[in-house]
Amino acid sequence: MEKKNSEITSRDVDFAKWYTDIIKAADLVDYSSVKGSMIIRPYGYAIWESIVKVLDNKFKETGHVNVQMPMFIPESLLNLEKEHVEGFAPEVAWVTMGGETPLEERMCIRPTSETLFCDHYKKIIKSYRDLPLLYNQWCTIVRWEKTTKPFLRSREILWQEGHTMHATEKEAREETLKMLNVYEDFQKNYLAIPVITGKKTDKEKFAGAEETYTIEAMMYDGVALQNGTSHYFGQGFAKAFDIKFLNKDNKLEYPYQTSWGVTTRMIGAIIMVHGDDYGLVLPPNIAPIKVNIIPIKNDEAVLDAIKYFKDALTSNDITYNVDTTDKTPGFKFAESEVKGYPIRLEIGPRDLQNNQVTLVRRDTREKIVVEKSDALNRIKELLIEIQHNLYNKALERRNSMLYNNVSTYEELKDIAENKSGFALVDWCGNVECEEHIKDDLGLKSRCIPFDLQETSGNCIVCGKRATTKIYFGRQY
RNA sequence: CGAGAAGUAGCACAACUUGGUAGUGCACUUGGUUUGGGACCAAGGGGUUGCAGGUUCAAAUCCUGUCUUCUCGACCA
Repeated sequence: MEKKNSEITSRDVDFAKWYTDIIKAADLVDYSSVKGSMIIRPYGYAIWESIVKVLDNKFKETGHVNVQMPMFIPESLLNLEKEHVEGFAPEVAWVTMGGETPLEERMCIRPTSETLFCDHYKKIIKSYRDLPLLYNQWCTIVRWEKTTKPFLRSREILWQEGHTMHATEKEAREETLKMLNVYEDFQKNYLAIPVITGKKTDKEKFAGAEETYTIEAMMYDGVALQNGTSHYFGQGFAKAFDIKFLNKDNKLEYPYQTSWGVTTRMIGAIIMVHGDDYGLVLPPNIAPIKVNIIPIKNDEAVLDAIKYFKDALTSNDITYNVDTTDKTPGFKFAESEVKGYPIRLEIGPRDLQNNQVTLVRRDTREKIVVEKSDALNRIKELLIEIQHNLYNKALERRNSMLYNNVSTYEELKDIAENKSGFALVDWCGNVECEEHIKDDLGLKSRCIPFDLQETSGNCIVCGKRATTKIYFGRQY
C-alpha cells in the first residue's frame, strides 16, 4: 500500500489536473489571495535563478547591460504609440489614487516597458556614437489576464525584457534575430526543449511591432506554448516618441528599435515537456540540485561515504542535496522523484560492503550500481546523458505530433478535432483565412517557420495561390 | 469577461438535505523502535468552516453579495 503525501493525477488521464498536482507536489508555487498572482516558492524560484544565471550571462556576452526602469507609466506616455496602446489597453491595471488623493493623471502598471524605455532614450540618444544602446531589465510586469494558470498565464509576470536602439535597420533586424537565436539555443541546450522558430502573422504580432518572431514549444499534450518573442520595431516608436540622433553625415535620423523577452512561463514548459506521473523532471543543465544523496541508514560508514561524495561533488561544481531526514528510504525515493532531481545517489550499508553505491537516473528511473570510486565519473556522464535523452525524447514526441503534410481542409479539421499538435499548411497570407481556421477549428497560427515556409501550393482555406507555409495549433 | 463546478486543519474528505458551535486519514510535534520503493508504537499540537452581510434564541449547515480555485469558451507571453 502506498501512502502518499500528495496524489499526482496521471498525465494521460487529465493533463490539466496533472499539471497543477505537480506544481503543488514539487513545492514550486503557492496561490496567493489575488487571482493570477502566484507565490514562487524556494524550489520554484531556484529554477528561475538557474535560468536567470545562464541567460543573464548570455545577454552580457552579447553586449547588453542591465537597467531598472520604473513600474508606473503615465497614461499620456502609454498613449503615444497608437497601435501599442490599443493592443495593451484591455489588459492594463491602473493606479488612480496616491494615498487619499486622486491622481491628476492615472498611471498604469507596466504591461511591458517600450514606452518607458523610449521616454528615457529620447533624452540620452543624441548621436550615432550613442548607438547601439543595448539594455535589458529583469522585472515584473502586470497584465490583467482573464484566465490564469500558474507559470503559464498570470497577472503579475516575472520576466526579462531587452530593449535596444540601433543606427541602421540592418543592425536592428540582426539584433532581433540574434536574440531569438539566444533563446532558441538556451531552450534547446539548457531546458532540453525543442522549439520551432519563425515569424508571427500580422494578426498575432506584438502591438506596435513591424515584425514579431517567436519560439514555439509543444507541450506533452500537443498544445503550443509561445516560449519567447523578439520584436523588430523599425522606427515606429522612435517617431512616436520623437527619438532622433545625428548620423555621421550630420543629419537627424530616427533610430531602429528591438525588444525581446522570456518569462517564468518557461518553467511551465519544463514541467509540461519533461514531467511524468512520478513528478517533475528537470534537465540537469538547469536543475538547481543535480544530485540528491539518500543515506539508507545513518551509520558511520554511510556518513563517511556521504562526506566523501559531498567533497567530490563540491570540487566538481555539481550541486547536491543530502536527505538526512529520518523518513524511510522509500519515502525519500518518491520525494526525490517528485522534485525531479536528475540523479539520486543511494548509499546504504549493503552498497558499502561491496564498495559500491547506487545511482538512479530520474529520466528513465534506471538503477545503476557502480563502484564507489567510479561514481563521480559516472555521475558526470549521466548528467550529460540525461540532458541529451530528455531533449531527444521531447523532440521525438513533438515530431510525432507535427503534421507537415496537410494538404486539405478536411485533414486539418481531422487534426483539430481528433488529434493534437501542429499542422503545417499552405496559406495565402490573408487574415480572413487565418481567422476562419481559428473560428472554425479553434487553431491559432503559431508561426511561419524559417526553414519550412517555401510553397508552390494553394491556400488551404480559399484555394488561392499560397504565399507561405504556416503552422497552426492550439495554444496555452 | 460569459457558462458550469467547488471552497471545512498543510492535503484529501466527513458533518450540510433535516440549524444546536466540527470529525477521520495522511502530514506536523515529542519519545522510542525502525530504515534497500511512500514504516511501526505511544503521547500531543493545529479550525472564529474563504470573506462580508442577512435570517434565527442559535449558522459549517438556510439566504444574499463577494473573493479564490478548477473546467469550457472569448482575450492574451
